[in-house]
Amino acid sequence: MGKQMTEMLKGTLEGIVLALLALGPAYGYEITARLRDQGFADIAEGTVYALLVRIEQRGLVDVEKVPSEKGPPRKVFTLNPQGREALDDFWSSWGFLADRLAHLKTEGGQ
Amino acid sequence: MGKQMTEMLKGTLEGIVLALLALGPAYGYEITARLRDQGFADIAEGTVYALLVRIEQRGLVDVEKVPSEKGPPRKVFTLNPQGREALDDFWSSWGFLADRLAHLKTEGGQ
DNA sequence: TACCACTACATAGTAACGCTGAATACTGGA
DNA sequence: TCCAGTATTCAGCGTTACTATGTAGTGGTA
Repeated sequence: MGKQMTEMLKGTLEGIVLALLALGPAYGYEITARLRDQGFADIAEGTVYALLVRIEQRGLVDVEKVPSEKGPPRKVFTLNPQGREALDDFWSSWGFLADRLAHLKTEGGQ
Repeated sequence: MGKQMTEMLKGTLEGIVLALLALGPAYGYEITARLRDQGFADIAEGTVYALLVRIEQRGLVDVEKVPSEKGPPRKVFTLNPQGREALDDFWSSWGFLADRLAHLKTEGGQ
């Protein structure tokens, strides 16, 4: 992924993961896979795990350890009410930014 | 501005400034003022000047010192061809991200 | 047994960026 | 003389994503 996208993901990636979790509980490995499906091909696993640690520490998700048949136990993350609130805040900020940029794009020719 | 917006601006603010410069040459103080008009009320002046230094060092803008009647000389920045290319790249990355998020937003209920 | 692929999580160190807070410099008006 | 407005610069900080690596568990296969 380009350096540009790397910088643009800062702050946004957390919102993306929260949005994915809003669709249903998931564990880290699964989330990285879903991100790849979503087109974020080159997001490093380490990045996702670090992000999950952060949102867990901020109390945005509930965590449950679930045994797996295919490897080490999974840490399943579920968005809780606080997480939903954080997601709402994210969409609000994103909406503002997207709106401003849409303006700028038409205003500024191409 | 919230911490959330601060993080989200990373990488994006540069694109915003490039887009503003695409509308015509401008100097730092003027750009911060335009940003405020655009709704980015709390962007620190220091942030804008640091950003301008960066894009100058990367050769995205041409710089000219112009005397001012109201204070120290202005550094007027003009987007050059390389800058326009960077702006195109930005819009491309932004387009991808905005598209993905629009998907996620509808997909994910609210 | 030994090895490998896949699954699954974790972490230390680094780079980049925006913010805070302050300093500097020039003009004009109270 | 002091202050407000204009205009730029910089050191130090916190946050985030990336790189690179390590650790574990399971199943298949030679």
